[in-house]
Amino acid sequence: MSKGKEKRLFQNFLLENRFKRSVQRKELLDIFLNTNKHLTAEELYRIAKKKNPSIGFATVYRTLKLLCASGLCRELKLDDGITRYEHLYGHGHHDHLICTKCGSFVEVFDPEIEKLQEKLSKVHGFIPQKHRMELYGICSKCQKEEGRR
Amino acid sequence: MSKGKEKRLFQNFLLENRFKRSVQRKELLDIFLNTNKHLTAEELYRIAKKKNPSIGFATVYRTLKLLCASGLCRELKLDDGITRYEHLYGHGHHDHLICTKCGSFVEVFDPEIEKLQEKLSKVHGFIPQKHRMELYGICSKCQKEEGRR
DNA sequence: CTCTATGCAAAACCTTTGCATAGAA
DNA sequence: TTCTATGCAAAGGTTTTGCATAGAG
Repeated sequence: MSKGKEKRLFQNFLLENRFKRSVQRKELLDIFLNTNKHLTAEELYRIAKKKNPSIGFATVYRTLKLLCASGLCRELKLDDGITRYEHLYGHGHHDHLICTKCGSFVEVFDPEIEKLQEKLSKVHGFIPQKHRMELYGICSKCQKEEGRR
Repeated sequence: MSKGKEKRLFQNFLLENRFKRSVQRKELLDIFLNTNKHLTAEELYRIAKKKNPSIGFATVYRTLKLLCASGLCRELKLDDGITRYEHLYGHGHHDHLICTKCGSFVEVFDPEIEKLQEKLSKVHGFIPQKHRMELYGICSKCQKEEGRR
């Protein structure tokens, strides 16, 4: 559990914006903080439903928006078209390495690439704001399983 | 016009796969080849509708799938969730620089970044397959307009 | 009390599919 | 003739919205 800082951050976010606390928001935050970093809305909904069968899909989406607004969470849209929500707080910017076999994620960061990305933007006259980079490949676990067949 | 090579490629693709030619496919291919490189399905539909008001959305989507299968076209899913279709034939791999004000695209390619991306994958035990990189920023045109206000 | 949050169902999107008919080979 | 392609409408999948009611402050 723990995750005290994140919980406090969300509390403050709610207070500062005249939002109210609720059981659902608390439960969803707990699940979000204690689950893998790349949940879909549907996964979050299913987990929440086990604890609290009356929860609605709309609440999940609305709460995810709040989590993003508070800075705890970021939307991640991958090529499969399904939106995932990843932890943001305490993480710096990072990119993703994604296994095309098993779907596992690795967060990566390469300062050299970052520098070159910025340079590339400027060369084309852009003021860089943000970027996304996803590297797709086969992870070592899946490579071994491949070999076994 | 011209674009003879692309048209022939698509012809051959249809023949080789026992698909048939049709007026709609011809019209859609023409529009696709002669329009900006990052059409949405809706944009293509609207343009096609002007020439041929009876055309259906389903035909547009089905034809776009064929264009992708033939190698002329690639699906591009950006953060806004709308799928765009870009020209692929005769282009090598490239990434995108996207203006967050006006939405304009620039295609970019940086061999140094490519090399580092490959290295980064391998360091994490991945066999690299493909990647996507989008750099978001403000293009020079929008910077000037910003200044004018 | 007042105003926000919730759950439900309906709507909004974008994309795909089923089906009868038109059209290519 | 035999298949495939088309257009329409309906259905899918994901996310958002309207509304009456429940609940927080």
